[in-house]
Amino acid sequence: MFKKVLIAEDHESSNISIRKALEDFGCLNNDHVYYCDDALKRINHALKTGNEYDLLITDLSFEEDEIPQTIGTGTELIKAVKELQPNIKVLVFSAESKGAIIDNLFKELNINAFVRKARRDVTELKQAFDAICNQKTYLSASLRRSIQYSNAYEFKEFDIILISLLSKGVLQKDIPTHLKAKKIKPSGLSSVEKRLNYMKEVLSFNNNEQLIAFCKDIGVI
Amino acid sequence: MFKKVLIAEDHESSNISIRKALEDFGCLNNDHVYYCDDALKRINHALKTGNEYDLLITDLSFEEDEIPQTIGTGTELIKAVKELQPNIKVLVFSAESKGAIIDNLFKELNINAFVRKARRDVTELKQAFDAICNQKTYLSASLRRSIQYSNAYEFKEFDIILISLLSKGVLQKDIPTHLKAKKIKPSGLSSVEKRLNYMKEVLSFNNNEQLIAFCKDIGVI
DNA sequence: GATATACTTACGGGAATCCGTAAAAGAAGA
DNA sequence: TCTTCTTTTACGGATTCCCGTAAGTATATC
Repeated sequence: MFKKVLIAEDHESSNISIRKALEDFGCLNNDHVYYCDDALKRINHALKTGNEYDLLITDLSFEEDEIPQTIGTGTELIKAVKELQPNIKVLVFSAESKGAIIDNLFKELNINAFVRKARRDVTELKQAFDAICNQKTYLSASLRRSIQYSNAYEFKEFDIILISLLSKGVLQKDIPTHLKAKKIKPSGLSSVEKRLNYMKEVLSFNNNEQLIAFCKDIGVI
Repeated sequence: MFKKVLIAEDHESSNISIRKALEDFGCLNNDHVYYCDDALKRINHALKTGNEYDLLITDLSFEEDEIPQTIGTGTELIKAVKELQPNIKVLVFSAESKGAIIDNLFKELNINAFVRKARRDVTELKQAFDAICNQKTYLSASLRRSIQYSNAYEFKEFDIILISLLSKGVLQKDIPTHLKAKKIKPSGLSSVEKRLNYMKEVLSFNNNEQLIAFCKDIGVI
């Protein structure tokens, strides 16, 4: 069982349901905040006073309002929290469904569970609590299949740079200039062309527009 | 006060929070369903047995799963319900934030309240209950101002057809063929070019890739 | 029927992209 | 150091796209 849990979730309705799920699970010692900055403060304070949290439940997207925040997203929050307290368990509760993004959370940030806001989300939350208690990871049922399959092609860092530049309105012929400015290794126009053509060939796409649409769909940009 | 309320919301977490908000407001006589079809059945049955609902709370988007549904969206549900029981009050609880869509709900479907799933959504739900009880309409605070402004450019049906074709990999020069096949009115290549250029000019974009990325972001494709 | 207006299509020159080939530059191993 | 192999860059022709102009078509008004 968890000794102490912190909930970071801006939507009042989700926040309430998470608390209720925790209480149903038998965990009554939980705090909740509506802003990332507050979450980090709590984590920090708890560490200093010697009664740290052992689980952080957080959303990914937090809406901006009149109160300016240093940390604006769940991803940033997790990074900051893990620097303070590397051993903390993390459960992400979000409406995100793009495989690439969720995959990255497990691989890069070592989160312990991802529950998607969806039909049976509260049931899944409790299953995730259980998994974490048993030192296992948890991923929403609806996402388990589609997590690998979307990776028909693994986008390298260079690929994503090219695609991002295009989607920001940089013309293909101007990409070498941008690459040189950022000292990125292959910067010739031919390399750019070759790489874009290679991606389209592997994915059997016909034009750049289709490539951009695909990358937006799976969340790599 | 409401005599009887029906909640149609597929997300378990939101469903729970709505129920809790209703109970906090003092309304204990409420039913909840997770599918539109079930909602319509309940409305129908209640009418026949003479103890009809006086408020329907519904989401807009319902996720498909293994159980096939006749009614798939909140908008369709509201239409169907109003045909059975025109006097029923309707509160829409959704993450939707596009002014055009919400505006349409009030104008075309005569809904009584729209609460956006956001930071203070439960508080707003209670304010909306209060407004409806007093025969008033309610709209989330964050949406009251920005109801028009989000439309930097209103995409017409033709625009979306063009963008969709491109994002599916159809080359620009081949678009006229597709348009003629579907008997879409302006089908000349020049018209296609002109329209794409117009969109890019209005949005001050440099290339098609940027346009595709934008449309993916705001959800028109 | 003539005219005006708006919209659609056709055409052509120039720019950008596509695509193959070849030269140049690095990297690795003997 | 030289050779071999890989990667990057340079170049050029074909294709596609961009963009302005002109011609065609439809509708409405008088």
